[in-house]
Amino acid sequence: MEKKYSPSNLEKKIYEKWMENDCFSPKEFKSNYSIVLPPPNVTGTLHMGHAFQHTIIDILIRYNRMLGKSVLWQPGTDHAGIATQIVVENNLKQSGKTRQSLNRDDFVKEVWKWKEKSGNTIINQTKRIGSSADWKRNRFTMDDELSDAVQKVFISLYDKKIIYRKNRLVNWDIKLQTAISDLEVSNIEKEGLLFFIDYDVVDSKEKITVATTRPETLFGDTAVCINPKDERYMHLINKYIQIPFIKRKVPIIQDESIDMNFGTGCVKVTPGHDFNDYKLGEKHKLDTINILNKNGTLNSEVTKDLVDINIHDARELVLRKLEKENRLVKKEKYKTSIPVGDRSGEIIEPLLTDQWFMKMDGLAEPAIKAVKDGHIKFVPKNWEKVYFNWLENIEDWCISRQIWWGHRIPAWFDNKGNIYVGNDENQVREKYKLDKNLKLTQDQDVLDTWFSSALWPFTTLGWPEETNEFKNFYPTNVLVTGFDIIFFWVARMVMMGLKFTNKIPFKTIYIHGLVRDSEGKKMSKSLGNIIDPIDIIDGINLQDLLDKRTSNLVQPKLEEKIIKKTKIEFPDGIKPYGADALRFCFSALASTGRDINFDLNRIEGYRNFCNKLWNASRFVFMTVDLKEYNQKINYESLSLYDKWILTRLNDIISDYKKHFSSFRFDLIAGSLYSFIWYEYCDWYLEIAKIMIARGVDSTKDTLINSLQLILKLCHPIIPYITEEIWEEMHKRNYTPDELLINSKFPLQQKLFLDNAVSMNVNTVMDIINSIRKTRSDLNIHPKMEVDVYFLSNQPNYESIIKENDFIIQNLAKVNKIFWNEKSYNIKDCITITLKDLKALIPIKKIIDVDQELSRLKKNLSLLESLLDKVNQKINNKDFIEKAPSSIIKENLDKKDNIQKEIISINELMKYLSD
RNA sequence: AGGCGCGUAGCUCAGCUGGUUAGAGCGCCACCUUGACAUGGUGGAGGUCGUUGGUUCGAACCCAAUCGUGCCUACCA
Repeated sequence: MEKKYSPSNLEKKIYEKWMENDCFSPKEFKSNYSIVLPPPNVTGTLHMGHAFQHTIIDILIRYNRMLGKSVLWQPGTDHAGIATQIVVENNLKQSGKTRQSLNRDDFVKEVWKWKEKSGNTIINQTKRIGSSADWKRNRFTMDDELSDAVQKVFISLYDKKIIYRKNRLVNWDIKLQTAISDLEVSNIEKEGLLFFIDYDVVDSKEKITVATTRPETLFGDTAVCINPKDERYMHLINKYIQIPFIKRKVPIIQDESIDMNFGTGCVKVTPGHDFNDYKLGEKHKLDTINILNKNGTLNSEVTKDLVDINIHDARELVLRKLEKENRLVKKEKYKTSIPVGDRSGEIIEPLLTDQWFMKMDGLAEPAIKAVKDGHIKFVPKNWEKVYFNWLENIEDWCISRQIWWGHRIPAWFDNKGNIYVGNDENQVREKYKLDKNLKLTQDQDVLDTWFSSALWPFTTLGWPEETNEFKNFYPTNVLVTGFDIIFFWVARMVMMGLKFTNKIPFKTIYIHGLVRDSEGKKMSKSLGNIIDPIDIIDGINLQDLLDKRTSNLVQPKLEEKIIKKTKIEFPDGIKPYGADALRFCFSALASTGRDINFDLNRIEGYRNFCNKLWNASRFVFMTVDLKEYNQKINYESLSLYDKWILTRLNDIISDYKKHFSSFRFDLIAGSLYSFIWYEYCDWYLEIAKIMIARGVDSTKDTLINSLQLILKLCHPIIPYITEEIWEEMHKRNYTPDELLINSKFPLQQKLFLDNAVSMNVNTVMDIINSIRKTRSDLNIHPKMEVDVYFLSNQPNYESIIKENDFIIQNLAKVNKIFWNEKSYNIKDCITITLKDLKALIPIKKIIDVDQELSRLKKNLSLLESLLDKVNQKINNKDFIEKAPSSIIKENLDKKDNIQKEIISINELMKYLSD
């Protein structure tokens, strides 16, 4: 083994070794375990969230592989329709081209080129993190097989009338010129104005005032609505009003949904440009008038002076016109929320268009049931509430998009607008028995990207073919994903899975938190706080980091701020920490359902941990000679400390399994960290040095044996370093297993169940600790040895101390140990009490009696306050009556021990004061 | 408006089913370049667990209220 732990060299080498040995592909089908990767978008590179998610998945995968299961991690990427199209369009812009300047075919070719590049980057990044995915089975949502499956699903749902085409109000993104689903719209709260506008009542001199935030849509009004109970307007029932400027006559209607207390209690109804009004229009059979072109300008339904004006500019113009006619009664400040497209960032307009929809209620019901009946479990459980809430109020899904990149909708139209759905034109003609001369054109639209994602768990496994993988690995075991896509993806996968495979797509949904920056802010390009996981693995200098964070900024004015902040947070750039440290850090931070504030300081601690493990292994290999490992350990003949470390390892294995079943990777990481550092390294290895020096050869066996167990336990979290150390293990013939990744996870052994072992070891440790503390309190130089006089009438102390005197001497720097000998001068001694054991340390200079007294006094008062607490409990009648006996006993023991120690101290203080 | 979280050491977070002298990492202080490791060792300082009330023999943990904070969904003429 190399003397220095340097992750960058060994990680690349080890990954290649796994690939060469084909370690990631399942070799058979028995006790199958599978996870499908949530396919990253081919929009560029992976971020910390991906790295976190991939780490969690890989931990699960590696653990289950080591349990001896046939394991498949199915990887792949998503074409991410709109998102990818935007990226490629932006790239074209750099060379002065636009999507429209190419034709559709050429543009799609450009996107495929980009997909190759981005897809490869993503795969390579995923590999660097250590992901043991089956790369031979890598899939892309637009692969031929997956596209065929998408078509099959579309056609089948169309034939069942679950998919339908309709002219309906949808969210229209003016910038992207496409419909989007309601999930892709965010509402942003903004300070706005509420306008009060007078409309003329027909055949009357009366006016009626409506309140609106969108005066510019008045050209699309097809009614004015009041509450039927509103007495102010009773006399206007069955009358009409006239829309300003265009003088169209529209009815005054009544509906209970109108809030009499808001505004004037009188609402303009614009079914063509407002979702609520659309519903109201359907209910009252109103006309729907569209006043908007698809590019966001007004059409010929408005007054001539406003035609072709952008709708946002039109508001001011309409208000001015209204003012001129004295119709603008007043303006009020009003907080309103504005719909904004997630991808474009532009204001979304409700627009009447022809779109494809999927009818959702029938699909949602079984998806709700699958979770209610416990076939699918959410971890943590509370996310199921979010899931239910959405599914129970689900609306039909607009699945068509007016973009070029994606799965083209398999529908053809004739010139009368009839719809024919099928695999291709020929098949359609056959299916619908169409005349040869009937001209057909295929729908230009593509499907929403989430349509194909919804099929991902089974299409990647070969569905609709009955492949071995589909038969054996579906349903998958766990879906690991973020809460932000429960609606977009998780719920839809459940619905489609149940519909097409009659099975749930996964048994458990593990929802993880979002990775944020160290201040809890979301990592985003525009905030300039993104950290590339690869930069944590390989390191990056400050200049490169600054360049990365400030290139291609949407708002270049933020550059200065980003540079300043980055310089403060990373004055020297980022050091290379290696993938293992990053993974350990993620694991330690993966407490359920909580967002992660990623702090580089923390990762440093875990890199140090890797270094610790590295050096501990080096020590073990340096200590044990090549042929000294006896694989058949005779447990009974082991020393106390060998027994102890194996007992502790057994405990750790049992915790480990428990925590795995509840997905508490943080607890696993924590328990490994503290065990390896504070028990294995700080105590066991130090003791092993002493044992071996005394010729206890069986300790060598335990050194190797315990290190092997440790490596196995650590491997799922830190696969690289453990595999590298294992290489040495195998080289030395200490194990028949060539690769750790394929080795079997340790079983709990039923050894040493008597707790005498750990009790004795704990006593020795307590003794050593208190001597060390006292030495430190008195500033005794670490190298200076002292004598210790132990005094006690407890025979078990005698045997423990006498049997382990060499350990105490060595680890507490003690010269001579005396048992119940009184050849000391109390005035020269510093005293330690431990239950009913006293330890006296004579020090060379005469001690300062007052100082020693005050030291003891301090100790005493601490003990007395503890005793008070315990006494309060024990003297409480209710406590004795109601508390469980084990707790009572615990407290009684505690009282006993404290009292013994107090007595010892009092005795000493008495001696000293005399 | 409704829902879900969060508030514990200077910072980032654990604390599992109510019983601990409330823990970890980083940072801080003192001593130590001891043969695995200074990316280290030994010892230490640092907390009225947001606030108030309640339940309980016993509350960081359960309940209620409240303050602060974050997110999600819906509505908004």
